Amino acid sequence: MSLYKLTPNGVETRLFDLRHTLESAQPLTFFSDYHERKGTLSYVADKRIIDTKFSGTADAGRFTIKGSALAAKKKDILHRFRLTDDMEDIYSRIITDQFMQDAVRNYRGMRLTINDPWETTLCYIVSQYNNVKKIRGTVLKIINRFGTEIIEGKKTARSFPTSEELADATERDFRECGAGFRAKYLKSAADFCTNNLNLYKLQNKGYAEIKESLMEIDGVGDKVADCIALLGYGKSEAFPIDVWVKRTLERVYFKGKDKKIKYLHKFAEHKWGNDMGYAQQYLFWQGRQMEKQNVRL
DNA sequence: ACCCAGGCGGGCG
DNA sequence: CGCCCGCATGGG
Repeated sequence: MSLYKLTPNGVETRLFDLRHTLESAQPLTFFSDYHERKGTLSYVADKRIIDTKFSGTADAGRFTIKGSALAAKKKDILHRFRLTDDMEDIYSRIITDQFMQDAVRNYRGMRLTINDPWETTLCYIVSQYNNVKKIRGTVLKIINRFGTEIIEGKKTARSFPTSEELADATERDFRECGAGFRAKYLKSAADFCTNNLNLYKLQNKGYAEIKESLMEIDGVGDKVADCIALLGYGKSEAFPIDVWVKRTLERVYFKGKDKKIKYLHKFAEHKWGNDMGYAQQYLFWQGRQMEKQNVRL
């Protein structure tokens, strides 16, 4: 069976769950127009509104797309939700134990997403020492203040402001959006990515080179660079370790003993190889949801 | 009230 | 190098 299928007005999917994918704290920004009940999702890509409805199951579903430029929109959906990935194949490699099996059972069809590199950079600078709800709020405020309005048919939306469009944004502006001490990083990142580092020229580079370039941005360290490599460039060999992933790894595999980030990186690389990015997403979400439900691991 | 959040840069030993 | 600290802010 094929991994996906293009139809005249949409895309048929296999092993894809839209809700888990959108809810699992990935960027973040097109949450604003997702209605789980109706299955509708609209988001902005390339200054166009992609207005869709998703129906069906995680095993066999379909996106139906409204409006014009269908070919480009289908292509965006395929890329953004990584529908060309062979999930059966990936699952066969990341289900290494009971915990991972449970994670995949609970969130079967959850995909990594690929987002605009600058958008991803900004989101994850905001993410440092922060929580998901507030990250989302801050990013949405930045979009509302600095994004350009887009109208397509009856729909209106705001595009994510480019680094150039943020040239006049001040540290104070970012603070007013709730960025706190990260405001100075956002200011300098917008400047740096406009004048010194073209994020879009990194798209065909390898993981190591991308990460090294990203870490030249003030406010982007090891973890944030991994997030951008994974969710902005689709580099599945990135393995961002945040507090949730660290805790979960330590509890599941090391009896709760404290381990260094570097050690955990090597552990993950050895265990999940080039699929470690996917393993990370399932670890992150399963660990976080279980802790929220107060389940002892 | 207190603690924590998809960490980072800087300073110190 | 590795370790430790402060950091804005809002929600539990």
